[in-house]
Amino acid sequence: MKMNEGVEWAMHSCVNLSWLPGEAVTAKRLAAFYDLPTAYLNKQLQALTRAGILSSTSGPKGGFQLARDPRNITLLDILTAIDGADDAFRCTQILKAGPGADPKADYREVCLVSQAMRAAELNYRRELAGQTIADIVTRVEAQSPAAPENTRTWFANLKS
Amino acid sequence: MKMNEGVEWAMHSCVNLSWLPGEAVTAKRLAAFYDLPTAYLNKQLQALTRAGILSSTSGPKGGFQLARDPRNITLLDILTAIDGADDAFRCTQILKAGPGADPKADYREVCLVSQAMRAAELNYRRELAGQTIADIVTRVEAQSPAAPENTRTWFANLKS
DNA sequence: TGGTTCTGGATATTAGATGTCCTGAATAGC
DNA sequence: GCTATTCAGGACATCTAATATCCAGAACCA
Ligand code: SF4
Ligand code: SF4
Repeated sequence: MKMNEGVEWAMHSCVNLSWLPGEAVTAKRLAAFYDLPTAYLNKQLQALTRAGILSSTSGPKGGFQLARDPRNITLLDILTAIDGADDAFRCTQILKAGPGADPKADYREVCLVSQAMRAAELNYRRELAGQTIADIVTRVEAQSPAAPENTRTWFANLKS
Repeated sequence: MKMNEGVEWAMHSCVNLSWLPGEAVTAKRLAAFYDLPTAYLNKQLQALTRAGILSSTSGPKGGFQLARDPRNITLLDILTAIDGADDAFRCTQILKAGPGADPKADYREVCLVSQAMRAAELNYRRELAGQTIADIVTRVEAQSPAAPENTRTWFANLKS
């Protein structure tokens, strides 16, 4: 049960972008911040854009920025944009291969193992849906008040 | 974010074994029930055995059976036995590659993104820890009272 | 003793995650 | 218009982990 690494990159990139409002930041600069492979991070940023979390502009002076208020971007939004909406527990409906199976039944609904696992996972997603980028940012600033300014100057001083 | 398929096999096998108490069931028979690859299912059963969930006996008349009361086997027990105890969200501590990093800090504790993700996952595991095989069995029997007897006769009639 | 079954390591196969590259379209500045 | 920059996205290459098979050894029963 492993999650795409890009989820973590995406969350941190969103936090950083929240400290650079209205400014288009290129994928190269975002990647440089954590020393990530540019082209690959770019793919994750594209996914965030398709999901309406970021907005992008081409050309010189182009780049990515948050498409909406950080209070309106949940951790679940980012997770599903990068990692998809599929459940970790895959009900392969093996009961259909078993004896006494009813081919017409949807065992995802009927089977109680499936129900238990899906309920737990639904809860997990609900919890992530209750956490926004703004919440994270607020807590980061409470913990290290210099973080926003440090990030801004770091991006300002980055050349090339 | 995908979970090992064996988790599902293991859970269903435990349910079936709870209807065959005191009886050693071979991996081949358990696999036949859902038409699963015998050797591979056997590996999952071995893992359950190492985790103390099943007990195994070699030789003719050998096989697997539940090692303890189904009320004392949680879904989390099975998940960790098959899929390991690692979190889905892997904190690769990318902050260490970032500016202003403190190499001595454990960012899994400090970082608030990591905290949020791990808290949600902890909740997920706690929920699974609150569900036992006995709970599932009880609900299955309430839904289809014939299930235990059907399973028993199926295993009894299975030849080879 | 012989046949059955679990144990665990070695190995093969496949799918998916990770990473790179290249072409094309959009855009800003000249 | 021309050029340089950047995103968009498809095509690939690589690497890792899940899935699956096989076999030699140990345990066990009759
Ligand atoms: S979890 Fe339930 S529905 Fe899914 S395959 Fe297993 S028995 Fe069928
Ligand atoms: S989640 Fe937090 S601790 Fe983990 S790598 Fe990202 S910043 Fe570091």
